[in-house]
Amino acid sequence: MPSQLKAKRLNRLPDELRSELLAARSKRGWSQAELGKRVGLPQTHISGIETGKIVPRYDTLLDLVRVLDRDLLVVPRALVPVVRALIRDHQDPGRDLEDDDRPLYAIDETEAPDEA
Amino acid sequence: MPSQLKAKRLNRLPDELRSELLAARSKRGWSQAELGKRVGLPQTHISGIETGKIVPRYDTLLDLVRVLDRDLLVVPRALVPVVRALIRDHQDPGRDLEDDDRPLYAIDETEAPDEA
DNA sequence: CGTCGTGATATGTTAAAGCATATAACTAGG
DNA sequence: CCTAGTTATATGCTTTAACATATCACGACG
Repeated sequence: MPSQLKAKRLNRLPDELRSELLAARSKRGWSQAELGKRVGLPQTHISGIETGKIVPRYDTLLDLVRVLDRDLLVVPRALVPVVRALIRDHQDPGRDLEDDDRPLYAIDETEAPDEA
Repeated sequence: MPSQLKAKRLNRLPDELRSELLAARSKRGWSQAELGKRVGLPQTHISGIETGKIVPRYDTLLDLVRVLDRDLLVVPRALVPVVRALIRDHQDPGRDLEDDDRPLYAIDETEAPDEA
């Protein structure tokens, strides 16, 4: 085996993506069945995707992230770090701020404001 | 038919995405066969994807955009406009800037710097 | 005109997503 | 203990992405 050649295609969704899907779902208190109903997939399929046993099609994943108030964007490699930083900061604002600098809005929500 | 209910799942890639793939490929002078070889797909498959006859799996699309120096990111809905603007500006810097505000780097490239 | 490079189409096969259904494992709550 | 809700697994079927191969249409170029 040429060892380094190939290695291509994933066999599972990136862990990061899977756990984000799971987190977003449970944050709104949805069961797999509920999420499935909203997106038109059986519960067993959601389970398969979340546990990494299924790599969904692009359109399927798009439906999923959209129901969870997200989108799937093609980003130029050069911008990836910037966008990632943006997202990090958006999801956890005031990470390196003083306590009294924390935004006042909805910190008691089950889900973040953009998730409501 | 309930008319408005459902309407879900796409049957083709969004035109925007397809044309971006095509543009990125031809900008580097790659034939469908060349792109296919780099990502491990036959030319006919690339054709099918580009013409919207095939909706690829997530992992397949990821391979494609990565070979084209892009990435596929899950973005919170609230950030989508910002990210889109970032991308627009990155691909066409100095669009609504004064001439002397234009960045100095590589504006004469056939492709943007990140494409080289 | 023929040839070559490119892209689109067609046929057939294999693997896997998508779908339905049933059920086991586990976790509360009664 | 029993029940209900949730998640994971298993079986079987349908659809389709993925792969291989051949071919046609088109344009450029000699």
